[in-house]
Amino acid sequence: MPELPEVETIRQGLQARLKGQGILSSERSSAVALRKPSPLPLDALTGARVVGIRRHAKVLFWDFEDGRTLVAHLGMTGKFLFAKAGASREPHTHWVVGLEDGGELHFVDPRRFGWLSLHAPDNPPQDARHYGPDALDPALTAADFGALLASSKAPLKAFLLDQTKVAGLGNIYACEALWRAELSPRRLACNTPKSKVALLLSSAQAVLRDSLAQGGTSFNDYVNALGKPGDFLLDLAVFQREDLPCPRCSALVRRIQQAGRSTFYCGTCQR
DNA sequence: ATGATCTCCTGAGCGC
DNA sequence: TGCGCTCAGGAGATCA
Repeated sequence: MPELPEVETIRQGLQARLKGQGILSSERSSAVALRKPSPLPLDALTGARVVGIRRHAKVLFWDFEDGRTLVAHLGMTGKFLFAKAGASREPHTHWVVGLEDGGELHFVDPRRFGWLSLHAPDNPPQDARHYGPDALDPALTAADFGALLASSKAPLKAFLLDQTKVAGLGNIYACEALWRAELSPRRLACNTPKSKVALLLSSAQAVLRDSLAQGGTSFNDYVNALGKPGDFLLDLAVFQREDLPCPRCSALVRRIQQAGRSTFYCGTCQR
């Protein structure tokens, strides 16, 4: 389940090998549809050259020399894998790119929650326009964050997951950020104590940075572009730790459902 | 307009 | 061993 740190780790891996590189072939290698249709067919990337790869929240933007942009969202189970030319393809491989350096890049996504959409220069992607500021954007101030909190009646957990408010947090990091800030996931965003606003923002950013420094959280399907899992899992305080002791107060971690998602928190020290 | 719920999809994990 | 059931969740669509 790639979230911001995983996607940034993947971006770095892609950027290191793809920047400036030409695409010799581009083949949509499965007939099944992804989450969203692409305005331009991916096959049209043959002959294109990568200028660089940007990230906003969990979305990757590949910029090409000719002004086109490829938007890539990994959804739940999407991954990019470098392979040798002609290498066997994993099941659910949807896109195969032949690279100038002789290798291949495969996009694999079993659950197909991800998408790839290629945009012409005069039809730039809209996908990130409704996203809020990236959670790690240095321009995002505690004052901005406080204003967003004040304007929402959603529970804090739902608020943090809402990409239109602040973008980049998923279920794992929302739970962990609330634990670090000692705030209950059930508290309404607009009822966040003023004294906690800056703490919640810095907690969210800290948990993302800590994870990023370790190459992302390793769960189920996540591997970086080299096929290597991250190792943040051991540092999680509450996520998927139901009935285990809270690292801070030793009360047992609870699990509840919010908006159809599991929330893990300590009912004793998160208020 | 806002928040809550439903939906898509496959594989892992579980109980019998 | 193997079948069938439940669950996981990002985010767009839909509902209240």
